[in-house]
Amino acid sequence: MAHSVFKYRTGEAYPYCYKYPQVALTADCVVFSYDGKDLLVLLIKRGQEPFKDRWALPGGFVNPDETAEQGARRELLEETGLEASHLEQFKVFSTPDRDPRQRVVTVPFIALVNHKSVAGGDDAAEARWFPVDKVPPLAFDHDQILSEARTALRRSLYFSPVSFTLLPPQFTMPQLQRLYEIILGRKFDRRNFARKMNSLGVLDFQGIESVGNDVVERKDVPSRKPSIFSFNRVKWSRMKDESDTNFEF
Amino acid sequence: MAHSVFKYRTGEAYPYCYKYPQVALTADCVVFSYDGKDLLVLLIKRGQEPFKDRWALPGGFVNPDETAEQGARRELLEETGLEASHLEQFKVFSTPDRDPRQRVVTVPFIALVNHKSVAGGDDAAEARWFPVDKVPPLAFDHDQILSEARTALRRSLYFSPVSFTLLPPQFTMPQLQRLYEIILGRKFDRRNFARKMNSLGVLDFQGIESVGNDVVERKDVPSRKPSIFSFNRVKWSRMKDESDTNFEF
DNA sequence: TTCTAATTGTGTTCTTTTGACCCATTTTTT
DNA sequence: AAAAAATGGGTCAAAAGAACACAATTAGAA
Repeated sequence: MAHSVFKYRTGEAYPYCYKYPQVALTADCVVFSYDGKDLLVLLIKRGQEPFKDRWALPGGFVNPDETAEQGARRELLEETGLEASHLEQFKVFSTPDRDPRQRVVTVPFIALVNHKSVAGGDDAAEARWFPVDKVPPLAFDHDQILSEARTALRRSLYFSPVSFTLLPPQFTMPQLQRLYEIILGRKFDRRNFARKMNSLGVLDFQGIESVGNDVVERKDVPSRKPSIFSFNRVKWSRMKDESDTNFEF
Repeated sequence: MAHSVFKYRTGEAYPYCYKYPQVALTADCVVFSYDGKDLLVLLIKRGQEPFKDRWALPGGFVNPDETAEQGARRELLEETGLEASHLEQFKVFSTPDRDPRQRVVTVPFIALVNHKSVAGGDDAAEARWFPVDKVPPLAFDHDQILSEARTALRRSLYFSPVSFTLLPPQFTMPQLQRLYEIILGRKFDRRNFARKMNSLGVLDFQGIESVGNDVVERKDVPSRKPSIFSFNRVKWSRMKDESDTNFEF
């Protein structure tokens, strides 16, 4: 066993004593966003050992009076200043020696946020967005956590269009399609994709001129201007409810 | 805070001391089986306070050298003698005061087993199968855990026919259909269901006479004998793999 | 201005899947 | 032998999915 349990030790150094062996509980966030081109994940550079100077998922210890989700929200805010509009638990990582210092069980969350730049917060020296396919080797078992988060994100997208929480208020069909393709890892026919999305009834047509949209930016390419859409939250949440009651096989 | 943290206490009574507050980690099992008629869940009667004599999910503390999954397997075996052929984590329950004694974070697993009768194990006074729709009020937050387990089971069934692990080696189409209907909470047309199941290509026709099947038993009703099927594990696992790579939207 | 390349929007056709339903077959009871 | 209960096989139309053709718009080059 790599982690340390100190028996019969007391005083200021080890003040929390229990009858049975315990574990430390952390909450990590796999924060995704989308800049209209790449699916991005937020990483922070560790300032301390172990894994000093390695990139890692933002997160930290859960306080005694917090649920894991509350801890995840708090840590995310402290370390990056971000508030997640969608937070979803997907699995627990409990391999005994995943942290070399002591036994740490972590509850990772998928957090979806609208894209904006972030500065490092109090705890972290540096925070940066990475395209999900260009992520450097991470600290601890965070590579595996990220990998499983992507699978879980896929499954979520199957049941409800969580994709919208990754998009700005206004977006184009090609952008929406690229997002689906990145998350699901496959290509769709342009026309069939648009037809299906429109038939879902959650898109509102907004015209063809973007109005203060961070993502929709005309590149200097000669091509037709795309239509701008927004999504209808009312119909969207109705869809989410139905996906929990009307199951196929 | 309901749970107790004893500072600066030492000796035999509280020998596990840490620098930061910790939590106790348990693994619970939501064990499902199917008798050909009802979806069943395994419960044990608690022999100790709190919630003495109340029914609860089998489970217990995770040892320092175990992952949560290993702990779940061990506890299940100790308490009920069962070995799960399918074990799947779905969520963590970490509300600070969910256990009145101290902070306990639990990792519940969905366990699917072939149906057989169980006797109580070492720890538990009594173990019994309950139809999922006739479960009494449970100890702790186990009602909520069971409820979320059923939702997670639905979603699993969407991605791969986990249902087969609940069935005996040989089964009939009506039995399979009933199982789907119970898990998914909706009815299917008899003929359409059979057509789709056959088209999946994971069923092998075995004839119309059952051979040593616990589940297939002719009731005393006047009706045609149903066909017997088994499932093709090779094609089934291939399907599972595909469901992770070939996503729709 | 005109032409070209890039990209988006709309429509068509064919195939597959789904949903709803009829009727024949088998088996036990009367 | 007839009736009742449950299964099996099949049809038909509607919906959904896959593949593909072509017109429209825009920026830059000729």
